[in-house]
Amino acid sequence: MPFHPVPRPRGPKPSRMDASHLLDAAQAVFAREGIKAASLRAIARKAGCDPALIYYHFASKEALFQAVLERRFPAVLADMERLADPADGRPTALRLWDVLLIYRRHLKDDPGIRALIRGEIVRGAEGLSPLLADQIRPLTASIARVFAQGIERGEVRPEIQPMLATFFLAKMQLEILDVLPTVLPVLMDLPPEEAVLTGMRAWLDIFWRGVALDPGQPLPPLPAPID
Amino acid sequence: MPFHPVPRPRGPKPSRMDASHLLDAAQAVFAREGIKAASLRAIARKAGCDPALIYYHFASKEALFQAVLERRFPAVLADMERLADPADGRPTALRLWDVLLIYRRHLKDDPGIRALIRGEIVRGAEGLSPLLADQIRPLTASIARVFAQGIERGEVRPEIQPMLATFFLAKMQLEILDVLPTVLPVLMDLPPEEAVLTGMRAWLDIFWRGVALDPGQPLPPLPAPID
DNA sequence: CTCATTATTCAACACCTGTTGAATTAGGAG
DNA sequence: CTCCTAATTCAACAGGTGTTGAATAATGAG
Repeated sequence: MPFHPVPRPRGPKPSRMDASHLLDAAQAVFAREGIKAASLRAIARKAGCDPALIYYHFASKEALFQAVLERRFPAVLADMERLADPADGRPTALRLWDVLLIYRRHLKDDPGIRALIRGEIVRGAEGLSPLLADQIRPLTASIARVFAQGIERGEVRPEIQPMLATFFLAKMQLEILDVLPTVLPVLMDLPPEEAVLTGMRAWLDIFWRGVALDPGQPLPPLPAPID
Repeated sequence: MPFHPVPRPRGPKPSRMDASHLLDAAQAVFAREGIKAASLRAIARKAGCDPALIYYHFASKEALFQAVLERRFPAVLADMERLADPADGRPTALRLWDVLLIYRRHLKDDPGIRALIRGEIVRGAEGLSPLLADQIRPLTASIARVFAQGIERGEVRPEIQPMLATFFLAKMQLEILDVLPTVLPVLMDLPPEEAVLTGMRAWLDIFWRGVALDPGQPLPPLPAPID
């Protein structure tokens, strides 16, 4: 005998399923599964609605994903552009530490977006590649400006290429956020919640020495994050 | 009217489809698509046989993938272990350059395996995680030994943690292989085939300074790859 | 020559995917 | 109270997925 699930009532619910609620669910599932593996049915289940409702608010799965991105990126970019202000007279090493902290603050709990920034963009997901590129470009440009200013101020080796240095600094931070919490506790015995910060300090210690004009100078004390 | 494709003859072919031929095809498709997106039908199409044949040689898609890995890893590991031989008296900077070259030689043309080593292991692909971990562990251990030997020889700062340094060095090399060929030609104008080597040199230049006991000393000349 | 084994294909299964059109209902406007 | 519109669900489509059991042909052994 066929199984007849009780039909849920149609029409608007008392608690509106507005777009932002769908975006929350979508973000969570995209984060856990990655863009391709995340299914609309899983997202709908998480949001507590029917898959078809997603098509009422968004044109397609891809549009939904773009909306998730567009909600997330501006905050990161704003922080990064504030940091790149040439009026910021702090030592370059401290400003680079801030770059790491900004990434941490915004991306710590969202592996989905990290995976995207990381490379899921390159292959697959062709359609939204340009959109994402447009969002990432000003972000990396800001960081590169910090390096350029560091060279002008005589703190960074002049032969350093700002764009390449940005690539190294930021890419590694993404890897630190992604991998160290699961790997570092195994390698050294360390509580997982300290792994990321330990890794970040070790990373900047090496990177700054590699990039600084006077590597003998010790790193200034790096403040802990305030969040 | 229904389309009747001409039935291919059954039974063994004159040119045997042995397991290694299937592995070649599988490797190519896994490389291009990633493990989840690669379909058995696509692999079969590439190999020029029916999907069902794969199940004659391998128990499942996952077993097929494991077989691809098992065929590939030993060569990388052998190279890396030879490099970590304590009898190797070359300067540590040169040996680290060799680490990058070994990765390049083996993984340059296989984004699939890179994605795996990189992180596809952590989430997803649960089943083969332990197997893969067993293959990766001795690999990173070898690199860590080079750092430890460098410390003993007074070339590397004693406060460097070999495991963390290994993580930084190797992870970044994977990113360089993955991303720079498409990104660097856009950022700086550079022929794509030079992107990887340019990135590798810039990376070791920064990394070695960050890790060396005497960072004033310039890098020894880094030989070009011989392949 | 005969026969068993091995390598291969076919056709189907059950399930999952993104997407759509029609049916329904709740809430607000008049 | 009535009607319209906005929000929601249902049922289905066409296509893709991993997998399997049976049918078939080539090969090699006796």
